[in-house]
Amino acid sequence: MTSTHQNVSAPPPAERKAYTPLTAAIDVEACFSLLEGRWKLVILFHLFGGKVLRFSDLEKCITGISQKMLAQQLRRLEADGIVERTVHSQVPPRVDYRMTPWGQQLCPALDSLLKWAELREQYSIQ
Amino acid sequence: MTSTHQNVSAPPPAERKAYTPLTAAIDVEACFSLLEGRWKLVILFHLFGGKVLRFSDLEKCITGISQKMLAQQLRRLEADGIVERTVHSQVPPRVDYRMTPWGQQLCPALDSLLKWAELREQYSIQ
DNA sequence: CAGTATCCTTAAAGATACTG
DNA sequence: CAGTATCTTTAAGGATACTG
Repeated sequence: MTSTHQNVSAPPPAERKAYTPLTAAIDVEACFSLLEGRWKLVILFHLFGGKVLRFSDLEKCITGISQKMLAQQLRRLEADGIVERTVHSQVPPRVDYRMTPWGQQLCPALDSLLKWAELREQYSIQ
Repeated sequence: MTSTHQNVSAPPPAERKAYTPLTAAIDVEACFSLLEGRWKLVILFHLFGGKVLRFSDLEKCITGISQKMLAQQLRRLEADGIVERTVHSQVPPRVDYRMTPWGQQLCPALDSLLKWAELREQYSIQ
């Protein structure tokens, strides 16, 4: 045991990348472009927490989405490593979707955006 | 003093809003729409940390931006309460921009997105 | 200096129909 | 069930010129 009170198996030094205004903006924009499709966020919030849903489940719980858009957004989320797609070879076909481990980590990041939005009221009390 | 070990001047209970997948998605999308203009993020990252810049300063430090786009994005950021605009009545005109207190709070939220992006490598080591 | 005003281009999304 | 394929609409952004 070390002499500190810290967790013995503390994570590595957590060296952060260095950013300029430009590179920070570029990297945040990259995140946005991963997430900003018309239906991506609803899809993600339905999958957060380890949920596994079929194409038809998503179709049912997201009102207003078309098959074209659902498929398109899922393809992009999959290509970007945020969502995982599993095809079960059977008839009729069964395909389901879940978050990747990295995708799941999005949750706290989006939550801090929500916290920021909630903060607005406190600053707008005139 | 209370019988707990908590900080005496602890912040209010911090009751969080309750979200469904749909409302969470809507609220995050609202954040995105505040931030997703073509040049907004570069502008913000140049203003973070209390910096105060003139229109022409921003024009100089953001390569490629046109006056039209700079003015447009600034107008929206101002209308959304993220940036503050001050007009000094003098000739030639002098206008400067800074973050609002609420806008400044964006910094940690965007930082957690950057952290998420940095995480990607750790998960993609195959 | 700090902007507007116009015109043009182009991607994203919607509607709809079809299929292994 | 789980998708594609087409066609059309629309809004964001770029280029360029002008102004109090």
